[in-house]
Amino acid sequence: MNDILEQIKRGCDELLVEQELVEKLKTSRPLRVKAGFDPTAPDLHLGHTVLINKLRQLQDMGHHVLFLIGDFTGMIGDPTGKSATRPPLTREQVEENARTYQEQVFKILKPEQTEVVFNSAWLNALGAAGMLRLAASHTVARMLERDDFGKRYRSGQPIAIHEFLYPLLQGYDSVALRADLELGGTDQKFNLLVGRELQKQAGQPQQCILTMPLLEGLDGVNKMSKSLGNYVGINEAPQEIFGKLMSVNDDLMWKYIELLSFEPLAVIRRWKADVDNGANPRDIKVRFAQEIVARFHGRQAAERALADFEARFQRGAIPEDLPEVTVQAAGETITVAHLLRQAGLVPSTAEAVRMIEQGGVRLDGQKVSDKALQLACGTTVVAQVGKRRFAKVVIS
RNA sequence: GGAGGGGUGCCCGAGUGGCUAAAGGGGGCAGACUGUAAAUCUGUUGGCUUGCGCCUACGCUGGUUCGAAUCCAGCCCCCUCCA
Repeated sequence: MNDILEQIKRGCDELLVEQELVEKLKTSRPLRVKAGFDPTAPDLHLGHTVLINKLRQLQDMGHHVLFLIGDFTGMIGDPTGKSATRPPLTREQVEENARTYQEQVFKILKPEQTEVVFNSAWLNALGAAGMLRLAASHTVARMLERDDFGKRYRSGQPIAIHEFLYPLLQGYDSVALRADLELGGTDQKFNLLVGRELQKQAGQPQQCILTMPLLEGLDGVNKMSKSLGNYVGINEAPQEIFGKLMSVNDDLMWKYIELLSFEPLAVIRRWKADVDNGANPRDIKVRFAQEIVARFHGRQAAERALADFEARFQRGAIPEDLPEVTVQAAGETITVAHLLRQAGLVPSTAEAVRMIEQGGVRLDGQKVSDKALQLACGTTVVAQVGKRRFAKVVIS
């Protein structure tokens, strides 16, 4: 039992209430493990996988995962104070998103032990009267205990009434599902606790709560999120994943390893000791980046990503499989700036000109310093902007 | 319902008639240095044309003016206090 508990707790931030979970585990029936996901961004990244890996681990212990897609709560959007209320998605969009979710999430979870559920199923049925009952279950003072509500209130930021409903609805999901255990990021703690509270009021056994640390994004500051662009998507190309992980700084690297690697803790400790004794952290990073690439794309892809990386950045070679694009010249020739623009390597010609002025543009490996340079129709060049943007461009 | 404060570029924030495509900071991007690290330094950061040129932009809509982010009117939104 202790061993199982230790495994469950590995990497987690907090387990509430430990003793209750032990009791549940003792019954040796499969536990109903709930985890909720937003319906909007079905582009899973490594940040999501921290939680999903934990779900998988629980499946390996025989438990049942309730993969909840918050199609109803998505109309509110978890109140972060940043995002405005989201427009409701159509039934088709929700289903499409759900499909995309499953495609990705079943790279990690076992389908036969996963039940995908939508909270609109019971929240639509709740009705206005049910909503009122829910709203009556908590006080404003209690809501303001939630960190971001409290902060916003104190600093004079707007809070709309319906945002208060979000935690209540999420909590009610736990009642509807009779969840034994709910997983979430540390930022979800308040919402998860509301679930416990509502289950108690409904006369149900209360769910336990397991919070996982939030994975920081590549910037090392904010949590990993698609909208901030600081993420590593699990569907990205092997070279992209590899490259992004290699660009992570040394401090952040250890956090990534702790939260994402499946290596035994003893191995990770040894790596740290090696670095303390003068080993190059880069080499650890390579191993880690390969582990992650291999997880989603296989061992071979990981080998190729490394080879590609070394060729490209240590020897300055141009990558093998360039995207090929065709651009249309207005006359006999086309300027470099327009070429880059049309090839999609820069968002505007003004940006292209800037890149040229700053020495960030190469054609066939040669740095371009003349922004008026013209290229003739019928030729093909390998264009490069910065270190990472390449394309093989055909001028017609 | 009353009184007061506010809405500026990706974010924060200065600017109260022309010198403002809009200070400063953050973030982003590019270059140097490296381990594609980090830190640091330099440059850059609306678009179109890229020589000067034009267009769009300071909540929205009108107005005053040779000229408005800046003044006026109406509207919308947010915050604080009172009720």
